[in-house]
Amino acid sequence: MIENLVIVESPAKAKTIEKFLGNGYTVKSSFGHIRDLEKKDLGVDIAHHFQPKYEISSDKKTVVKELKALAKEAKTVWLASDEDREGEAIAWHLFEVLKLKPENTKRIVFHEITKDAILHAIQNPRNIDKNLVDAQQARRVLDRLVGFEMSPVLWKKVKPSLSAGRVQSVAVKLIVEREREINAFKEQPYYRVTGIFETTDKAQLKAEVQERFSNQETTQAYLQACKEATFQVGSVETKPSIRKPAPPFTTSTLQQEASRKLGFSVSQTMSVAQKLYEHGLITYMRTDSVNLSDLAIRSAKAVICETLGEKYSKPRNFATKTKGAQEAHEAIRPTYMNKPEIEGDHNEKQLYDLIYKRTLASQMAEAELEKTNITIHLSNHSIPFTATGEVIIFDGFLKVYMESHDDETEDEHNDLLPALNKNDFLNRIHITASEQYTQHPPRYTEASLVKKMEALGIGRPSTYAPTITTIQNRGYIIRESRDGVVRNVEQTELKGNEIKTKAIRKIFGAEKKKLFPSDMGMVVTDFLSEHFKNIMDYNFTAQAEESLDHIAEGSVEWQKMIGEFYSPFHETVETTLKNSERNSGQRILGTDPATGETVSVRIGRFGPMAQIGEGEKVRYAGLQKGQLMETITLEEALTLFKFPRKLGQYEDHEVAIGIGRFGPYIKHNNVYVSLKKGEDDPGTITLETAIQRIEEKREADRNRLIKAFDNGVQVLNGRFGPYISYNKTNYKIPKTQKAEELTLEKCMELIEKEGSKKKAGKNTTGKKGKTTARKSKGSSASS
DNA sequence: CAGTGAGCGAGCTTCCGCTTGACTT
Repeated sequence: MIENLVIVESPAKAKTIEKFLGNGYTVKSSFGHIRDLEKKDLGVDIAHHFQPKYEISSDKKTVVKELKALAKEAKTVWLASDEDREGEAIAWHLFEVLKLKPENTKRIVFHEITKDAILHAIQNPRNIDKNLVDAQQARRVLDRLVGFEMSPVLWKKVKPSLSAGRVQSVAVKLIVEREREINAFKEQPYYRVTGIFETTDKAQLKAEVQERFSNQETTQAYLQACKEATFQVGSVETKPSIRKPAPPFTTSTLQQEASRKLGFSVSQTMSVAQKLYEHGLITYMRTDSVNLSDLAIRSAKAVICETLGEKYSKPRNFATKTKGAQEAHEAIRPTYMNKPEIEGDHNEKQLYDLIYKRTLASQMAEAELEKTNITIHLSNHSIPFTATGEVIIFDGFLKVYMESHDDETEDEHNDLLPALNKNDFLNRIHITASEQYTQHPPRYTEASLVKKMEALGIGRPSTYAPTITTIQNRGYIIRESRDGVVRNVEQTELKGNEIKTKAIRKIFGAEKKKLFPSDMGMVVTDFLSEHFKNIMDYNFTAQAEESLDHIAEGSVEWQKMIGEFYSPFHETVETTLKNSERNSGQRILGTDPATGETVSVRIGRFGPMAQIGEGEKVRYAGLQKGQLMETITLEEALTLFKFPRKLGQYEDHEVAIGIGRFGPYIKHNNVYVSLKKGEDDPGTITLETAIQRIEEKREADRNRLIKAFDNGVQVLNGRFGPYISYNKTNYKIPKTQKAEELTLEKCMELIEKEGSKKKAGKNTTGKKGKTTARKSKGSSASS
């Protein structure tokens, strides 16, 4: 017989709470939702007031069975799921599925996992809020209707297996629209002038001309003026300012900072944070709240006062500004503020350090700064130089943490300026004018996309990372790094009495791990935007949230809200199916000068391709990586048909240049050699260079072999270090083992060990293996 | 790793949010 059964959502939480409550309380977890709409079919009975058809989720069957048994013998069941829409629904589903009785069921909530908070909750139970549950049901049914009616339209009109939904389709749209802004952007050259000056006391300072010169002539004229001019300090302005610490982390801000400071992907951040949470080191990592418990604030204060001194302490709590935040949890913070360091792997330590410092800093005093602005006038020209300096009077929170920003440019101000007075004379050391280009809006990173989604109220802390993974797996967007192009830019320098101009090589447009739309992403976005205007509207979710609030307040019935949405929506689905054309994103580029036939691009069965002519003598060529149907030119498309390009003979075999799925390559005697990125152009490469590449590859292959044994076992040097190759399968070598010292016996032993591991993995994969295979097939076909 | 792009038309695909594991490299 159990006295009390408490059910929470997370098992880690269950463990902690059990400790707080002690004897008489059994604490279990439901592992999130236990029930959902039917997996197959629509799962909504539209004809009968949108009655949802629920079923126990397949992975929750055992949990439900266990909870049922425990609930049966418990005197009181406490439903302690989170205090938000989803949590309330979880409580209700538990109530229904476990067949609980109202007289011995109590609903409790707490926002923080502290002993006080939990005891307080136990003393203040309430009933399940059915209105809030209905708001969740409406949310769930809305998403199912949108997703399961819109996706099949894509299957018929664009390509099978595609997906569309309230959240993912808008996330893709953000990336598509940004790409178009970038394509439409016309970069402008301009000239930036900087100078180094010296005071009479030989102290140096750096200054810059605020005004941007638009052409070379005015820039040169300015430098000429500088050559003749005397320089004098015009004004010295000193202003005190303060800087405030950022609030403690939410899921979104943690993902952003971990991306900028540690280079983590959003899903990597979440899995590392999950580990920290499971080890009891941090509070819950899926939260939209910046709130800290009183306990946390008190212990942060104690740590700050003790280690840094009282003047560094400034306890405060932050208010959430995020639209639609539900604040069921605390902000993400260390469980124990007196634990600045932890045990764990490198990533765990790094992420913990970030969370620790951010939390501590949020409870610290503002930094006090003194900003100085100085203008330096020319005796013969009206445009001055300016120098800015920043001096930290009191470092405050900056002692432990500095927030980073997306648009960080190298701030060229000096930390400290030499002491200067109005009318002081300065000597110029040298002045430089360098050619720059205005920059297009930045492409999204995973983290900056999350930031944007949060601002629009689209998606939730638990779905940011999975959504970004989904739209990549579907082939709508791709995350990659791209090399920039090298360009010559002018740099003019005035030193002594000489003005010299030289060209310097600079890289433009390099992108690191940015999100790019695919052709499929663009075609699907255009199709959906044309036919489902309101769902693709950035305000759709915000408006839906408003209606959900009305349901939660009890002023609107949930079926009424869904009904009002569904009838026009379903109508659109029907008419789109009936009237709209199949959409392959076809675009006519022009005519082939050689044959006079039409050149076009479209999405084919295996992804984007170019086509010349029609009917019987039609020719096809796949687009290259990085090329988009929307921006490819006629010339670029035509060069795709020049391959394979035969260059001549080498060692009695033909040398040919081809373009494959992985870019341009040289084919020689059935051996494939990649061209050198950035150096070789497949259209112009000569036989001579091609032979050189073939020889380089042979040399590299020779260096690859560390050891070979008679039975075919090879020890090779690969991208990730040495490994064993045997029967076309690769095997890992433990880090402690030196590759050169491997014997055949040792190799066979490793093959045996690794091999059994691989097999075991395959056997247990079962159903999941199938899903992954399907996914990867889908994404490779469109890339 | 280095191709492919037609048509027959079975059977399948798909949403968002709550939770972990168990998977692979």
